[in-house]
Amino acid sequence: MILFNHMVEYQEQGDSTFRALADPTRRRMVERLSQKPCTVGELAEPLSMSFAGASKHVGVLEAAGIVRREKRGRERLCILQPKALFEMRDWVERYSRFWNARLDALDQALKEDSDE
Amino acid sequence: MILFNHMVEYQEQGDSTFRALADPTRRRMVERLSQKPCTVGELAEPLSMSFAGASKHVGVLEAAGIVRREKRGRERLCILQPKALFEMRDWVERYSRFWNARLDALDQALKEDSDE
DNA sequence: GTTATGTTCAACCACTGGGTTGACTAATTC
DNA sequence: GAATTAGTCAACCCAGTGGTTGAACATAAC
Repeated sequence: MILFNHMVEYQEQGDSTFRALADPTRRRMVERLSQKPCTVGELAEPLSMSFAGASKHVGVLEAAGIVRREKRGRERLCILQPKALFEMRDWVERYSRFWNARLDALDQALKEDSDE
Repeated sequence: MILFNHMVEYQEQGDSTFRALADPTRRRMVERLSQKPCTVGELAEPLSMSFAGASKHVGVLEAAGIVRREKRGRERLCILQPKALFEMRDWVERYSRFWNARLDALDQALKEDSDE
């Protein structure tokens, strides 16, 4: 079943993205980074968090392909990389669209079912 | 700063949704449910998981508003509720769109910066 | 070269969360 | 009514993770 294989593949691919964005701290970082690229320190400060902690979070975002780290002197500039996010949006879009069609059909089916 | 408040609110609201979909098992359930509504047992079986385990997962999806549980005789029918997913898609869409515009401007700025 | 700054690494702690099992409830079947 | 089936609840176990601190490293500043 081609369709199913494709779904699974898609899911595996997006796994790190979903997990990365599951943490509210990391989502806040993403929001911050959507304004402009920041150094690790700049990301840590408003969260009142240690450099090491922030660095770990950035590592997770980086592994998910959401953020790219660029050496800049002795500091690291974190830059958003929207590709992974687009993929995630597509995943969600795919299913929500699918459901919409299904749900209409389902409501219909349930009604007919309860009529018998 | 109205915009920021709005973002945060949006994030808090979507928190349960993001966390719910962070788990691959629950994403597989969502995929399954996108085909047709299933009982808890039907969800548990293909994952070779206990009823209790599956029930917990459904509980998480239900708390996030992704799934609705409907009593049907002695079994519970789980039905997809796409609203939360749409909201999540919108969240991602908002940021990825925002970034796209930003990234263009940034590339430009960085180039000009390195020219100086 | 020495000192200060930005970041990472390693070890560690506390907590969450996915999973199980076993007891319990509710509906179904005989 | 007794036995079976679907599901939930509570307690528990283990792995993963968010966070810390302290040491190490690289770059910048003096």
